[in-house]
Amino acid sequence: MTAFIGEFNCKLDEKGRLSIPSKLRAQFPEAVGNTLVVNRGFEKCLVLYTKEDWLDETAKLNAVDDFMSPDIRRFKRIFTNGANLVQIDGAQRILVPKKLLEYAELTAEVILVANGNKIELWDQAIYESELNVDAAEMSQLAQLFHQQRNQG
Amino acid sequence: MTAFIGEFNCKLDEKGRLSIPSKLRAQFPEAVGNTLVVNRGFEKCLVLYTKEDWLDETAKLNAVDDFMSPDIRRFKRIFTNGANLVQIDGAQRILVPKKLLEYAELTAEVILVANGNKIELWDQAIYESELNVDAAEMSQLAQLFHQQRNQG
DNA sequence: TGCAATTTCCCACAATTTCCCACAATCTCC
DNA sequence: GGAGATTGTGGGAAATTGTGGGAAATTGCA
Repeated sequence: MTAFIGEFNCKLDEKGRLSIPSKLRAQFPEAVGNTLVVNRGFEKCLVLYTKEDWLDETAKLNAVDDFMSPDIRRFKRIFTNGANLVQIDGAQRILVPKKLLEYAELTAEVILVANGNKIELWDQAIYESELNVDAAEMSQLAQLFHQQRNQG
Repeated sequence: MTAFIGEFNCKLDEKGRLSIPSKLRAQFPEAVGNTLVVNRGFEKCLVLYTKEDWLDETAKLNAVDDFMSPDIRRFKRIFTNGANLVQIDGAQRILVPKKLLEYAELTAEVILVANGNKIELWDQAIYESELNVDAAEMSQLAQLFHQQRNQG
């Protein structure tokens, strides 16, 4: 599994092309080649994976049997159906499908946030509000995290 | 885990380069190589880790599954959001990303404070006001610390 | 089949980053 | 205290990166 690190400001041009910062590009293992996968995130953002990591993710999902329940089938469908293959072009850019741009409300200023094997794409303004927490809320979140970690 | 000790005065040049004092550099284990991670601190400062220590920190976070809840995802994001890789150059300097410089209001005079596996970077003026405590306040803080440690 | 619109590929310029070198200041050892 | 070595600081130049736009190719529609 790849482990990406970094937060980057990027620009989306009018053609919907997003250039990958060289600092991030350098973190891709050679084997990745030029093919990535973009998908909708749970929040109003997009998620970028290497093709290999994406296949791992879907393999984990598919380990859960479809027979189990309609909800399982529905979740798997919804989670998977936004995924798109994208190619990195000669100028280190990817062309993000319009549908996904609209979903995450990406316009010009985009933030790439790498964490583990995922790279999230956020509209700058939305990202800032997501991260803007006051102390009270923060300690509540910490408590929640603490609980959920311990109950597994 | 690395254990750094010391407080150092450093200068930031106009290009955003911060030179690491040799006394501190000498404390890095050989294996660290030239790659470090900088991130925003909770207070108005930055935090520097070895890459290894940073990956340990995030591994703890990522032990909790993203599917669990939006709050979990948010909490993890808030923790890891500003992380960036930095390289130590031939003159023992790191280039701190502009975004982070602005966040911590670092200008010219910077204080490095090593503590455990973290090295905090503070603007000198801000650091001094942070440390400016009288005896009464200090003993009150100690009391608070004692209470909170014991209740977990 | 032809036209229009979109997509893909390619090139070029501007801005930033990285690398390198040199000098000044400090420290250490004799 | 002095000389040499090491460390800190600054800046210039080359290489790289990011950004934009144009032209060719492909697709879709009439």
